[in-house]
Amino acid sequence: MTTHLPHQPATDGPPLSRRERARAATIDEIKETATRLMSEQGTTDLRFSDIAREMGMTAPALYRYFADRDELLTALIADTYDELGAVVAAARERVPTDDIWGRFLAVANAYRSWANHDPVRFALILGMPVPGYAAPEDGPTTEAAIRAMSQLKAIFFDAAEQGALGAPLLTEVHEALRECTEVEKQTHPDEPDQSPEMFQAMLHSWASLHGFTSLEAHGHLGWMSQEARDALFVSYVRLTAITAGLPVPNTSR
Amino acid sequence: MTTHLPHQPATDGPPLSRRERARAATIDEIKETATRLMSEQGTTDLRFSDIAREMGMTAPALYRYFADRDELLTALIADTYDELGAVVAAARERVPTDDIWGRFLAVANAYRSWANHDPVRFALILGMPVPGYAAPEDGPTTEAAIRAMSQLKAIFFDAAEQGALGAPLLTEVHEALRECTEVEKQTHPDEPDQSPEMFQAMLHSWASLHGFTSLEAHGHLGWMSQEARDALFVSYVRLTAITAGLPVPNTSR
DNA sequence: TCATTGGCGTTATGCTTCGTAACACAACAC
DNA sequence: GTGTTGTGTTACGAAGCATAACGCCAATGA
Repeated sequence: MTTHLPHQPATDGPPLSRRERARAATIDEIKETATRLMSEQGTTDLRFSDIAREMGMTAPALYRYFADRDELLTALIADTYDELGAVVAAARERVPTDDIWGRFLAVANAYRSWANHDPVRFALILGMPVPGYAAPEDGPTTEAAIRAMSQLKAIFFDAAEQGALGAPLLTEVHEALRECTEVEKQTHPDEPDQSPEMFQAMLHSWASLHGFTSLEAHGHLGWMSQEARDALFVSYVRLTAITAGLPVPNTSR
Repeated sequence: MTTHLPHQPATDGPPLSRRERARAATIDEIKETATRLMSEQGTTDLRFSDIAREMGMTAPALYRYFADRDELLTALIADTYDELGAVVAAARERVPTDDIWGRFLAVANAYRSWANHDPVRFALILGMPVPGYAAPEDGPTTEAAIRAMSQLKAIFFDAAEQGALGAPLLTEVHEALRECTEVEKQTHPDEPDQSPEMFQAMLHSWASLHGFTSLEAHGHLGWMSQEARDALFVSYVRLTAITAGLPVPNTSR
């Protein structure tokens, strides 16, 4: 172990004893090692023995910290959602509030490049559940997913606040979608109201963005040149924004 | 074994001996069993022992037919691409040639429902490669993928032939994308020419369609009601078609 | 100071899988 | 009949998951 125990606990709450800090540090190290191995080996198929070996331990020791592989995966999935959310949020906040298109493009770029940089973890959270893994209902992963996706919502709220949100190119809004916004309003009473049109436009944006990103990250656009993919993505995001009613400048950035 | 050997070989070529027919039948049975197990168990993590047990054999016998797990997976992936392609093609051809929007919607619906019906196999071909699996370069899977995706191309050709293909909502086409169409022209000399605009619009459509489908099939839209998802999908496909320059009737179907 | 307790890590073990090797049997060729 | 090829079996070694049983160390209390 080259790292030291943290002198101050990172989170609030009751002060942690030395033992508890050591335990927390070990848990972090396990998760970091698992994440690194996953990215390096290009597979979500974690092996306890590999993690342990990498940490200079033996496999059974890990069971002191995670009951089984699923519990470790659940923790990793929640962390990964948080990381994606943080990366996207940072990209969004790096652009001035009044530059809606700039913020949308920044979020799109961040989503895309994060996925390309770490396709395995992208698949871990937004692809098919890992072989044999079943996510706990309403568990920490669900909450983390909601936090991450709210970054996209935030842009629409930004735009709406500034009156810059045009009508999306929708022909009609179905009753069932109106009901969804009602549910949203109840589960997130702190957020501003979202019109059904905006709700629909936001989901459209996410699905659209996710489609390109997912295909590219998993190598299904590998037959195109990098330049072609880049150009296609920018035009794709522009069209998505236009469709959603977000303000898009005429000149390409 | 309750099935009989096929009296006539399904494919053309030199007549097969009884032994060769038996071998082909066994290979088919292995692939069918593997596919079924994959769908039933909800995981791409195939076990030779399970397949063999299901077939009333022992695991080592399977190595007479497939060198290892990767070789079986490669075969399954190719077959799955073919099946998706066939399903989508059948849906497309069930709609009159002159009903471009109808054909587009049919293709979209077929893609979506196939993915929802068999999310594991959808992930197998269009999600992250299976843990530890590396697809052979330019192998049978690549060809099968191209065949499947050409169904979307066909709609644009249909529309172009009938002069029904409007200009997509593109602001500009990058040079790198023009080069892509040149490559396409050379690799598929039998197909009609495709303009860069059409090429870009087609990829846009695929990415868009894939995004919604992928999110839904992997359960990330599970918090919405079925009706809401259905309604969202239809409006989503409409917008995608409009964006791509395909003719869309005003009245919802 | 010293014994006790609880947490952490080890080795040992059982079960399952993959993939290979060695062997048995049936179909076919001559 | 005899040899060859194809196909299946059992036997085996290596590796992983997960549990059990045991040793070590630090924190605690008299």
